[in-house]
Amino acid sequence: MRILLVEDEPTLTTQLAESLRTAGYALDTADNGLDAHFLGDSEDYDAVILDLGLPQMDGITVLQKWRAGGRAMPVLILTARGGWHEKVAGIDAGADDYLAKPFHMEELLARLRALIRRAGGHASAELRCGPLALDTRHSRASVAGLNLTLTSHEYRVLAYLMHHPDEVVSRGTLTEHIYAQDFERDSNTVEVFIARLRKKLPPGIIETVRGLGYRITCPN
Amino acid sequence: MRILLVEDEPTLTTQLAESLRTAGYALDTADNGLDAHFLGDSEDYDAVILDLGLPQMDGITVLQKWRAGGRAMPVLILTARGGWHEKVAGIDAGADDYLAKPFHMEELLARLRALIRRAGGHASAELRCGPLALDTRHSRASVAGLNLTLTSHEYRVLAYLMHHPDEVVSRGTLTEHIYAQDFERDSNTVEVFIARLRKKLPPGIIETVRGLGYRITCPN
DNA sequence: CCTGGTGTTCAGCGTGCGTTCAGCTTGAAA
DNA sequence: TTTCAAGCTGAACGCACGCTGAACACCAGG
Repeated sequence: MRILLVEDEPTLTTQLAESLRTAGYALDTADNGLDAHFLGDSEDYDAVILDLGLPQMDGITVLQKWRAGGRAMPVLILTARGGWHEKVAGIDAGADDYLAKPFHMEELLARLRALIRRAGGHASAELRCGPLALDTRHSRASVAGLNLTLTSHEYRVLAYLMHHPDEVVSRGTLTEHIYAQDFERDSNTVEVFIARLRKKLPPGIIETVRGLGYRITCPN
Repeated sequence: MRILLVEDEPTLTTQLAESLRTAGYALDTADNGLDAHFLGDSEDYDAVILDLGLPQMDGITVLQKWRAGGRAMPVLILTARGGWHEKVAGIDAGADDYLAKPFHMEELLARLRALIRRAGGHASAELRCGPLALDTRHSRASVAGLNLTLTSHEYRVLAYLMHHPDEVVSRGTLTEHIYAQDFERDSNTVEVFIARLRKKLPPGIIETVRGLGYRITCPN
């Protein structure tokens, strides 16, 4: 899952970035409104964390521009404590959730997970696909109840696929959502992860659609 | 489905071409107004993507000439952002849809699908024909609810037939719409695809009209 | 310093898919 | 019925795509 963090205060940014990266997200950052607007408009994020007080362009404005341009990714707004009108403005501008500063990292992570889940139309924190289950809360996958031991990137690939069931996901899309901005092409790492995943999963769960990508199909 | 892309900016052209081809379209390209006019006038496209700022002949003019000559294929115009008068001019000239640059590939693909669908008089993204259903969004076919596994070209043949139900489609027309410009005659590939499709479909869906071509008949 | 675990690269292999072809079947016309 | 053209289909082939085992690089912890 790839996330954009928009925050201008450096110390908070580094803290958040640290936590988000160790939580397994591919993270891009922006510290001003213009960069934020550009990134959110041109890249494909699974969620955005947006502070409101930004140099060069206000957070609300950035969000409005995204929405006006048809960008629909979930956006979580960071507001000052008791910033009552900010919340209202944020909701009007198309925010999906907000969190008052200061906050606990745990809560931010939980809300993020929920946002990403709901964006895919999933209600529960646990995604299922036949015998395969994905516990997004603890970043664990299990087959028929028993836990798998996946490496960080194996989990990311599987998670993205399970968030988009019955959908062909191209290798390009996968790399985009697994790595941050500086991802490289001309590499078959995704194929390797798929191969390693297939060894740990029941056969036939991840199917290859030749020339297009991979698909996980759920018998629901 | 065969598409004509008219765009003079090389980098954008290659990007678009790449995406359109992997999306399964047979693609021809033109980078100036004259070629565009000639191709659109002499070949049979299921849709055209038309940029307006072109060398040698303006996009609007090209479109007007096509329409004046009775060509009715759906045309999607690419306009500059906020090009308000361009939109109006485009509509007057007979455009079916327009998209402001910069745009997201996903949106272009969605609009294209919609155009092709509507050109055949179909309202929904899912075409049905008895027990047979075609999900144009995910490029998938199913019989009585369960998915078929079709190869890329098998799907293209079936898709074209289902977009033209109760209509006899000649082998020539099929090859034209399945392959790009450089298609070859003296080949029975279409027959082979038809044969392979018939093995995967309920019997009797694709009927042969001797000397003319194939027809898919729907009990609607 | 070493060691175990993870991500990346690469080369060789297997195979799916498009194409071709040859032989067979079907249908129409005389 | 015979004859011929049109269409069907099983088999084979070659290429390119994807798979995979193994080596290498990198980092963290001991």
